[in-house]
Amino acid sequence: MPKIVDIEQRRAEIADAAARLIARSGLDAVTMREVAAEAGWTTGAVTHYFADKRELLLKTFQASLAHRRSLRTDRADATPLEQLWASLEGALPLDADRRRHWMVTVACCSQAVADDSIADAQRDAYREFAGYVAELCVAAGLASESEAESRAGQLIAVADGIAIQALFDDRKWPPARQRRVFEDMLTSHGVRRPNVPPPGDR
Amino acid sequence: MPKIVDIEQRRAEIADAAARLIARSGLDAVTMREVAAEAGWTTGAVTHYFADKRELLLKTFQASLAHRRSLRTDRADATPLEQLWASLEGALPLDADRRRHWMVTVACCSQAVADDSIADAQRDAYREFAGYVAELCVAAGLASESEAESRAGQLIAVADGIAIQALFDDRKWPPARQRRVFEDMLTSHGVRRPNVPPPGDR
Amino acid sequence: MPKIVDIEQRRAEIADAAARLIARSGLDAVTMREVAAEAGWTTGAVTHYFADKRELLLKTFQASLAHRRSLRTDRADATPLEQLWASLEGALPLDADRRRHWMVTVACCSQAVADDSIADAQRDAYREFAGYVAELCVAAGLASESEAESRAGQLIAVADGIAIQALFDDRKWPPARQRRVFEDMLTSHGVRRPNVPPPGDR
Amino acid sequence: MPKIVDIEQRRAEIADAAARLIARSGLDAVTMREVAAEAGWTTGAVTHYFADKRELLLKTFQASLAHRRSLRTDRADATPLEQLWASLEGALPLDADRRRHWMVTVACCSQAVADDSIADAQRDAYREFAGYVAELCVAAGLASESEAESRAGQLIAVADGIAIQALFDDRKWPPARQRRVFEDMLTSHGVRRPNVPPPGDR
DNA sequence: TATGAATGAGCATTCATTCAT
DNA sequence: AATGAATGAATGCTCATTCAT
Repeated sequence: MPKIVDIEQRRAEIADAAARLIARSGLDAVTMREVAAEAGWTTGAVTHYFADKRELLLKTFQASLAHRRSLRTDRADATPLEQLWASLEGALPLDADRRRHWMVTVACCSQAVADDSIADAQRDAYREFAGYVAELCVAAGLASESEAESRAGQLIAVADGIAIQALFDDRKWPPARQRRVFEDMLTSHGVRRPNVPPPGDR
Repeated sequence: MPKIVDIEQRRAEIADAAARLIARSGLDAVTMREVAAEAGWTTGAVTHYFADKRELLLKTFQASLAHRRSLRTDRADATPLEQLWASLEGALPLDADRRRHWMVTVACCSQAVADDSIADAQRDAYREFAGYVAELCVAAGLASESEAESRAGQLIAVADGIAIQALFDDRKWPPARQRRVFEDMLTSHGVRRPNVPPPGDR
Repeated sequence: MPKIVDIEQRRAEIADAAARLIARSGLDAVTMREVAAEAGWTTGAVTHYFADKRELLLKTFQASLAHRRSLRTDRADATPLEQLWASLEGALPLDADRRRHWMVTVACCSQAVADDSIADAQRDAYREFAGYVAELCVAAGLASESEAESRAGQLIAVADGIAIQALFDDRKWPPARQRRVFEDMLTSHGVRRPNVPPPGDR
Repeated sequence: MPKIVDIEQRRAEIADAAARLIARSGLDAVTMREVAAEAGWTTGAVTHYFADKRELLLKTFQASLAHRRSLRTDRADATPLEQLWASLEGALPLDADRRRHWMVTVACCSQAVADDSIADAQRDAYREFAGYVAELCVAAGLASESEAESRAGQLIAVADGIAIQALFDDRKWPPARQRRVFEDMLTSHGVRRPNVPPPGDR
């Protein structure tokens, strides 16, 4: 009997190597050879787990989005306000890991125009996040059902707006400034910080 | 007498063709051949005006940034508040032209990690914009000198946050929603819409 | 007790799958993977029974030649003339099976230039057939010993010449026309059809 | 102004290199790199003149067929019988050139199953030849209009049948034997050799 | 100035082959 | 006996770049 391999885990390893490459050297540097080398395999192994580069890129993006989502799901025991705050603040590129996955998101945004499945993944992830934030807004008493979607759009805009600037100019936007501006803006929008420690910078 | 050619204008034409290509088909589709075809020239002509592809991409990005800046400088006779509002709202991807140049900005963001001159251009343009907004905040009486930079960061975050969401999911973010959310958020931040018509959608 | 496998039968099965593939999709389509899939095995099984692809191809060709030969050996009780006629007419691509093995023969002809063992198999099979036909010519009283080889070359040329045209343009050369032209030509060469039914089209 | 190149001639040169390669080393040896090396160019040059390998192969085959046809058209001043004899005898692999182009024909036959345009070219060339031979049969008084097609099929079968055996076993089928058997068979079919020298062996 | 022929490195991908299980 | 994971060389092809004209 042949060696049994956890295919999904192998795919995840390779996709993670691709994500590191995107963040470190840009989308152009993501060649099958480079991904293989980064993952510690040969090109043949990469093509063994992915039919083609397009599939690898899609998986890389999906895994990155899934990773960003997983950062919020582990706070299920918190209050709605705490979850809301943590989700939004956690969307900022506060550490190397978050920054890396923001880079993947942005790189794929410019790829989305040429690949419908990437565009779909991008849009679906955003809608899922918007729906999640909207629900929390209602649960936290910050918005009625009818206002929730609009409210979610605003709060996500705050996080994304800070994130984009931090990606463009990380010197001017260290984590501390990101957090301070985030808190100021949320306060302006009538959301007060709950009494829990912020997510660590890891 | 040799034919006189306006070198800078030729470069601008080619860079504009490249920008259209980025927005329409993604960064990968930007090959020298494709750019030449889009601009109505041959590859030889493109290499005649640009030493290499890197220089073409840099020029494309710089031209795109310059274009975005030019959208605000033609309102020199307006009040500071009017200029502020127009500059920020004008940063939204409200029409095809603005959307195209946002796509270039995002594409180059993911390229910046591999090319320092692009990273520099990106950062410089953002700092210039932030400084411009900060000045207007002071002139409009919205912030003291010391608060201005912080204030600018917040207002730009609003515009960029809306823009990013509109880029990810244009169906959910038609121009009307972008404007409405923009106005709501600026109001929350203590900035009231001046009595002038917004920039046209062109 | 280990499972007992008839190695030769397994090799024959795999070679037959390869022959089907050659006839259906061309020599290029014959990859180890495809052959394995066609035979209902995995690539590992194929390499288990054949040292390498070259050996597989050689076996495929040899099996195809052996199959063509077997079509004539089952008429040992017929008269020499009947055997002669049946052997030559049976060499025509009158049905799917014969057509398939003609395709293998032709494909291997173009491979023979790169592989001596295939060239040898090709030549040996032809010489064996020519010798067989020559013997029957003598036995049927159509030629003296000294004329036999020349006569065999002529009669085989008739069959092969029709076959080649039928392979190139099967629409214009349905089985009925092949048979009619074959009979006309053999008559011109002084060979009259024996009173037995021709081989079925299967 | 750039260097002006005769594109069709360049394509013909490259196709001829491919034909030599097919005849010398088989279809598998025909890689873009090998063709380029054989033609004295680089791979880039080959892809400059052919969109892809399929197009190169098709052109190679078409050029080979055109070459075989050109061998008969230069006898327009001969009698119909002379033309007929020369065309058929000229179809035999009597010299290196004819043998090479027979190899191309056979190689492409096995490729035809995977490529419709090659199958079409093959079939069209054969029908054209058959039509040409049929016309000459009528002109030479060897057949009535209604018998002509059938007669052409027979005479071509003679040539092709000898050719196939000569390709399979060139040792046993030197040019002299090919010619002798050809003449014997044509005589049996009621066609007598005209009083002209046969085509040279070149 | 502008062309497009030509280059050759680099890419994604295919594939025969090996081998631990 | 049979599997399928893994290899890495080779392939078709793309592309930025060079350069003679």
